[in-house]
Amino acid sequence: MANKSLTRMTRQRMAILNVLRSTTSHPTADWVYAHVRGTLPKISLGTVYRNLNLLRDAGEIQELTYGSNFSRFDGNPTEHPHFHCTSCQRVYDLDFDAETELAQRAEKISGFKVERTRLEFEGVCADCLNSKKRE
Amino acid sequence: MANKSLTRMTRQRMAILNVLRSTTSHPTADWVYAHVRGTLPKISLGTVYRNLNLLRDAGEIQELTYGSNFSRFDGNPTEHPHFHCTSCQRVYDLDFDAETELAQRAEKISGFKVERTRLEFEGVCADCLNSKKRE
DNA sequence: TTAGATGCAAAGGGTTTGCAACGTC
DNA sequence: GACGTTGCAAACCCTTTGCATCTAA
Repeated sequence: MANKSLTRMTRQRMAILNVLRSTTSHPTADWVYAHVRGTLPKISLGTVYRNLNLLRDAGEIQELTYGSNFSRFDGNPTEHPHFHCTSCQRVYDLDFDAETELAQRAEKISGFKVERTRLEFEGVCADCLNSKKRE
Repeated sequence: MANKSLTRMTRQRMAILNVLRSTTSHPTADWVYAHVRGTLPKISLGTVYRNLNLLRDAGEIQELTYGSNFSRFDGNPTEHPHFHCTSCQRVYDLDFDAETELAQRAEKISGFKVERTRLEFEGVCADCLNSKKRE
């Protein structure tokens, strides 16, 4: 899981990790910033962002985005799984239906009302797998 | 699926929809803008954004983002489903494991290498369901 | 000692919005 | 004719980055 290792453990990094470990609220960077300032009033937003990215790269935390912070659009409005290639950045449609069953399972477990199910895969597509072989 | 209806069908809206319907590349707003300019050179980026949002709200297309265009972070780096409440915006962890099986299924179908699986639900959480009842 | 981290502030980049003119129904 | 839509440009807002200073190992 850990892809890159963190060489130094600074007070700032520790504080950010502590804040994240002590909540299940899936906070934004700004929320983390606000809360870390409780113990480190002089920390900067830039430091928060840098550490969030480093911690994510190290596999210590996960970032909830769809690959990037900008949108992609799909002309097909029906639910279907997507595959996002981390090498060429293409997004593929996958042709299998799991959403209905997953939604039912989620509703049963949580008691919530599911209105939309999203299944996304990340990895390397066939094209990129092949070009890596040739290298 | 269609929540809001589109009252007027302008040339711009039609062109944007055509571009989206004629590709499976899951383009960005900017890509759509560039391609629509082939037929409507004077269209503005603002119009593209406005129409993408309207078409999404009408259920004609879907937007691939994680609810918003900014990140949320999870102190738990292991794969697990999330539930995003569209009413209170909270993000919940869901406690069931489907990712491993789904990843295998996706690999079998696509021939791609899956490195990460993401399962996200959108809907209304128990708290919000209850407060709606009381209204 | 020194490579990596921080604070600060400015820059970046995708997205939204105010407004007057325009076009669809 | 009325009201939604467009073009344009400025504003927004989250995130990144340059630089001098500091600090963990």
